[in-house]
Amino acid sequence: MTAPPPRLDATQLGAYFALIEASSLLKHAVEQQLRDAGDLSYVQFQLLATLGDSPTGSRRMTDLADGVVYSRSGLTYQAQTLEKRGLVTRTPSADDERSVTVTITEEGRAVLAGIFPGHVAVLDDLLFAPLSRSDVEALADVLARARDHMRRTPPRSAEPRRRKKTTGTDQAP
Amino acid sequence: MTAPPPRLDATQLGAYFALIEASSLLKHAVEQQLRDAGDLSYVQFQLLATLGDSPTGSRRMTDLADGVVYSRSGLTYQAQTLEKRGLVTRTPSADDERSVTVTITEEGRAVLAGIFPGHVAVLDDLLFAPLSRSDVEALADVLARARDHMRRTPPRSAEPRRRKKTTGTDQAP
DNA sequence: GTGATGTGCTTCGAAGTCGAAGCAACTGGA
DNA sequence: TCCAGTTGCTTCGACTTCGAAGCACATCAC
Repeated sequence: MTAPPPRLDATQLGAYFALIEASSLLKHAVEQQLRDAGDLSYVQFQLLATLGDSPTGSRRMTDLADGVVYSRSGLTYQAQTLEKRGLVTRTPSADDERSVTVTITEEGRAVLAGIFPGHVAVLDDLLFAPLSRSDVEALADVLARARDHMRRTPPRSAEPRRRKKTTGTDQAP
Repeated sequence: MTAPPPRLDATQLGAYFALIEASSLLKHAVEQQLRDAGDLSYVQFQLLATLGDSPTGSRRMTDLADGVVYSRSGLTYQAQTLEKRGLVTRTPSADDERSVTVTITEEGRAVLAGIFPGHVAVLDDLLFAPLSRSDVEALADVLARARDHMRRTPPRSAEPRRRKKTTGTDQAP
């Protein structure tokens, strides 16, 4: 009953904590700015930005949810909110009746454009100010690899729709 | 006033998105493990871990909230929850009657110990697997600097109630 | 076709989260 | 001492978030 072997050394632990803390701090700061500048929550901004980034300005609900790492039901809620405000439209897909296509409106783009400068300013002040060019490059490189790995390794949504049971943590008779 | 020049290049944008995405994905995965292993939310785990890390096993509410980047009211709620489960105790401070000292209990430490191995395993699999030793070192270094900078730079909410008149831009030490 | 199963989205209920307001204790200057 | 301003925490109300359950369409094997 001695301590189990923790396979993390001090550097790893430091990286982990720094990652969580830095992203939390940054997110809070950005959230504040978004609230002030365009009365958007962070998720809403992410959604608009994702849509704005798309060539067509639209995405399917599910893809949007995956993109911003968000629950489907939560996305339904936010999409409704954004639709009420006229920043996106939701239309049934042509090829698949079940599917809903979300599209950013002109007004949505306008809000996005209005927010963006301040958004960038916050990032500059808080995230990039103390970092050199090569710091940023290293950060982008390492985190992109980590992200891609995590995307590839379905941690939680291995089975989005819980199958009855396939593995035997507890085995049925 | 035409569009102000966005001062972010592609690399910076990539670093920003990768940071948000990676931390989101990681947090979700960890959340899942915490739920399964010890029925704790991420915040609750952070709180216990912070307390467990303290030499005395205790902290003031406010310091705790600052440590995990959390609202005070939210902390009150979580502290009550943890107290009900017997994982922490809350006692008025000796020197300041307003202040509440939160202390981790033996049971709290036990829960923490039970969770830790699985927690580490998730980190290994998802975050560290695709990264080299020097990657992790770079990550820890860069993010630690960013975090420290953000901690030092009160974003925009520096004064929730404080009415300081220090002209938002004074940097002169 | 037809039924079984999978997929896309929404609804529902419960829990978590935040900011503002409020209470009580501390502080410093007159 | 007194009192106004500050600080530490909690309460309150409104909103957000999630997972599970549910509905409707799609797809596949036969």
